[in-house]
Amino acid sequence: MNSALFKKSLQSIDTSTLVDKVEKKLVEILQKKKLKVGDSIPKEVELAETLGVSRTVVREALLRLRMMGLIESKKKKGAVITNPDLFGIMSKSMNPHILDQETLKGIFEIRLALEIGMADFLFHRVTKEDIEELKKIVKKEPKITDQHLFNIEHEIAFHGKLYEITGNETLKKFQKMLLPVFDYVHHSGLLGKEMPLKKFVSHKGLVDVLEKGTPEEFRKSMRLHLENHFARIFD
Amino acid sequence: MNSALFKKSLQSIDTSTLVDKVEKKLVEILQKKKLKVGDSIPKEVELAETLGVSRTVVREALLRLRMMGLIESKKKKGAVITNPDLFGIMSKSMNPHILDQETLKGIFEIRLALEIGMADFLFHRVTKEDIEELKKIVKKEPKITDQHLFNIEHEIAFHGKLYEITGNETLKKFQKMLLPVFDYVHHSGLLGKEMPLKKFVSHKGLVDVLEKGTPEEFRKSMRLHLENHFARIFD
DNA sequence: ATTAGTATTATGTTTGACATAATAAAAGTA
DNA sequence: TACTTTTATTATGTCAAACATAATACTAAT
Repeated sequence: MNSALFKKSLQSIDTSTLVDKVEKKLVEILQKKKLKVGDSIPKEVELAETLGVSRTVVREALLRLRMMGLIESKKKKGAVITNPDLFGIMSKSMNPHILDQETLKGIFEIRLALEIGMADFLFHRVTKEDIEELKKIVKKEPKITDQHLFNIEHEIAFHGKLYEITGNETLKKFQKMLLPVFDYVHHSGLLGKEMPLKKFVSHKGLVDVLEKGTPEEFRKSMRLHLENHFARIFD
Repeated sequence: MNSALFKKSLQSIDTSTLVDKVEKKLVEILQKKKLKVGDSIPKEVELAETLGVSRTVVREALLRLRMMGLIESKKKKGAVITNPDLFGIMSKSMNPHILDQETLKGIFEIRLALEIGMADFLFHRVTKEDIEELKKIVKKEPKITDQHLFNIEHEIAFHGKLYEITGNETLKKFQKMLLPVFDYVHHSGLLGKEMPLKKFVSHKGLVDVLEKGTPEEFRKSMRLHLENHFARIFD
């Protein structure tokens, strides 16, 4: 056996910890048994006995499942299966002060891509009431003359409503999680200086397109609306 | 004080567990001290003493930080700060068999939106070499006559390369995480029957646009390219 | 029958001990 | 001296047993 092959076989030794194995096992069981939300799983001591490990190890493994949003533990009741909240978990580490610059920029860009790309879902699911609400939101916004400063509240109100219209709960949660990061990146010096904002397409313009236009036109308008952000990224 | 108000004030009692508090505290410390990647944090026993809790509690809190990708613990060396991997945790619960249907569909849609919306990043960062590689990938694909069945491998190769071109590592990781879900949703019965695929815009067409066209044209082409998926969602 | 009190139970927390692996220090050898 | 081998140290990984606490189930009293 040559050296490289030998090394390769060495790499494959099981370096995982006991907790790792128990965690894996538990997830497998959850999948296999096709447990429904609300079903409860065995108590910690039972699991420990069954799996032949200490309660400590089981507890750590369960802790992980809980972090993944797979279970929820209540005193006396034990742990019960829950619908994993993908972004609940993630939002914990979605902390602008902890993430590195590249990741922050990446997230900023993802938001831009999503808002342009979600046009079809908007058009397919928007209702008359949605349009009315959007118009109301726009009406509340300050006049164009004041628009030189980026008003985060109105931005959130308007764009948040758009996400809502998509009817995609996951997407909505995703954007909610991304919001603080987006805000942070926008105001921090990460993207160079904040330029004087030009209004290429206003919120009102977007509503008009959503009401009377096509997804394709909306993508174009949204792209222009976001031009200020793109300019900061690309220049 | 009326009943509702009373109830509200009751909700605000601290129901968090000890581990919760320690975790929060640790994250705060990490932020405040502005520790760089590679810096090591105090040992478990020291933390336990300092914070006035048992080592077990500290361990569970550290376990969470580790899951968030904030630290990495090595024997003897103690725990060291790492670049948090946003999707590390998430990808663990990104299991098609565990997520509920609505979330799965939501993820499917998010991918579609991203691929349409990322046009600008593609155009701004694409190189001649990228184009060449894309052409090579396309060349390897089976002839149009065989295209009636959705070839997942070629799809991944092509679209994966696109994500790579965006130069957005976070986005790339995100799509990598979404991939198995996308595949699952596509083949499961979640979206109704798989229709006979029509080729509106081929991969080759997309490459042409990316080489000679504009972001706007690319969005249009990509939207058409994904028409089969959209049709399944909307019909 | 409803309420108040009690017992039970499973998780939360503490303590203390030993195992193990990575590193540092010491000892040995050329 | 330079290099390898052995030994000691150290911090995490694992185990065990006990008590605290909160939610539930049970029982008794009015």
